[in-house]
Amino acid sequence: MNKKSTCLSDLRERILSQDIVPGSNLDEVSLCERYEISRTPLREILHRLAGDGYVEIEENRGARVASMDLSVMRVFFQTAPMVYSTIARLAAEGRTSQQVDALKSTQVSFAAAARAGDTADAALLNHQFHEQIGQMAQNPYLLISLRRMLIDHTRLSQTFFRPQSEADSARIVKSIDQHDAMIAAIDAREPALAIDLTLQHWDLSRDQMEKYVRPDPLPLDVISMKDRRNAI
Amino acid sequence: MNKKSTCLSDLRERILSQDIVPGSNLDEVSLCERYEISRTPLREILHRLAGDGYVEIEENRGARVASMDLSVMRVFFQTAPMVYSTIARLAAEGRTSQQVDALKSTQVSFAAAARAGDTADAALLNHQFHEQIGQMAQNPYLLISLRRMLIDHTRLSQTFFRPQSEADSARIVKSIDQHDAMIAAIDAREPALAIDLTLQHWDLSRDQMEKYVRPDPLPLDVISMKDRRNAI
DNA sequence: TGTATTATATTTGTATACATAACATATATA
DNA sequence: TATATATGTTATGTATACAAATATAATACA
Repeated sequence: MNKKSTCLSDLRERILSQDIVPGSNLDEVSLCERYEISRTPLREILHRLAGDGYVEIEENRGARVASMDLSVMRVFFQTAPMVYSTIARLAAEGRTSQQVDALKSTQVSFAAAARAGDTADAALLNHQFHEQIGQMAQNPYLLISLRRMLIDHTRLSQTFFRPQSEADSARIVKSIDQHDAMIAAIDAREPALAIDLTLQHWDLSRDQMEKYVRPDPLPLDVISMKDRRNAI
Repeated sequence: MNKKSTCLSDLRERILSQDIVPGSNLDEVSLCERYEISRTPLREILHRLAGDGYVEIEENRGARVASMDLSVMRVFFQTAPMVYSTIARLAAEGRTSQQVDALKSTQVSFAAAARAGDTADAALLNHQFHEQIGQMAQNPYLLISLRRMLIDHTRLSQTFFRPQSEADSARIVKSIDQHDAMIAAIDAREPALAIDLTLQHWDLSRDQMEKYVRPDPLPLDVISMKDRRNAI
């Protein structure tokens, strides 16, 4: 029973952190051995993950980690502002004080992990932060949309919390500050402000993600090696 | 294999048509006997239905048909216009001609069923019509929202296609005509028009659903019977 | 060498027996 | 009589053996 829920949450985390790469095959028996459960409960877990959009199951072909093809990425960038801002608005309108407390608690952990450079933890806690705002919105129809978006968002933002430069570190600090501002807006029940801050937060995240999707081109002299046959 | 997919689609249809009432318990063994499959594949089906929002599974307590409590209904009426109109807009922008043909085909069947008074078929074909528009939108994030909404929408609109009066029949004819207009707008790639028609369609449907949720009050003289003790 | 076909291995799907947890009923005790 | 505990029943969860499908390897043939 406990091993089962461990398996479920561990697989989720490994997919979100790209520890298991999008599109990769999930072999039942090896997962069974790893998590020390039999195939029946494992298959149940895979189906639950499929229902949540983490994996895709094909008849007689097993489960694969949900892919992230370019056509879906386009839609992701198109849709996120609308879903995120609507959720933020509803969260500011409908949140309970208990939920605000829980969000603050998550934010403390997140800020610590982000500042400490604990990349995987930071990404996962950032995920949890936005999931909690989603729950505040009290809207099951939009919450599932948000959850699907967060799966891709967290996977895409893997590099975000792994600073490579001074500018990257500055972005992380800015991200933490934006979270604090969002908490304040939600706590104060100010929907318009919450929307505004959410869109700013999105802009920051989007710029970083676009860099991940479309990184700086390789130096030209390396590209010129394509003409040297023996290099292929 | 075939019995399994039959079980899946039949359960879906029975839930959508309220043949199985929201909140009712789904006993594994009796369903196994009914569909002539063993518990393992049946449990898999229940988990898939849970992932799609048709049923809710509780640890060690089995599966229940997704409930429709009043708090969620509020959110449903609040969210539907936004999701439906956004989907309509994207469908008008992104539809393929093949999809339009398929939609027209569904509409022919729907119109026939609705006019013939085949209540269950009409409701299910109406569901399929809107599902197909959802697929045209090419947006997986919003499509799952739409699907969740359609589950509740179809269940709530059960009475829509069972006309009780001349006015009800007129509404059904109007609904068929609105579908035709929506097809034309999507086919012509006119997003603004598609949104407008969708909102009109929603208004018609909403009025009918509100009647279902809040029916005409009982005659007052019957209510007065509460004072007659022997009647209780 | 390349393709088609068969044989084999691997993987997924299903049935069933057993384990465990929840629920109902009955009995004992205060 | 009410509460608590014990017992039996029912339902859900898990392991495993077997069946079916798919992928892989080997062979035959052009």
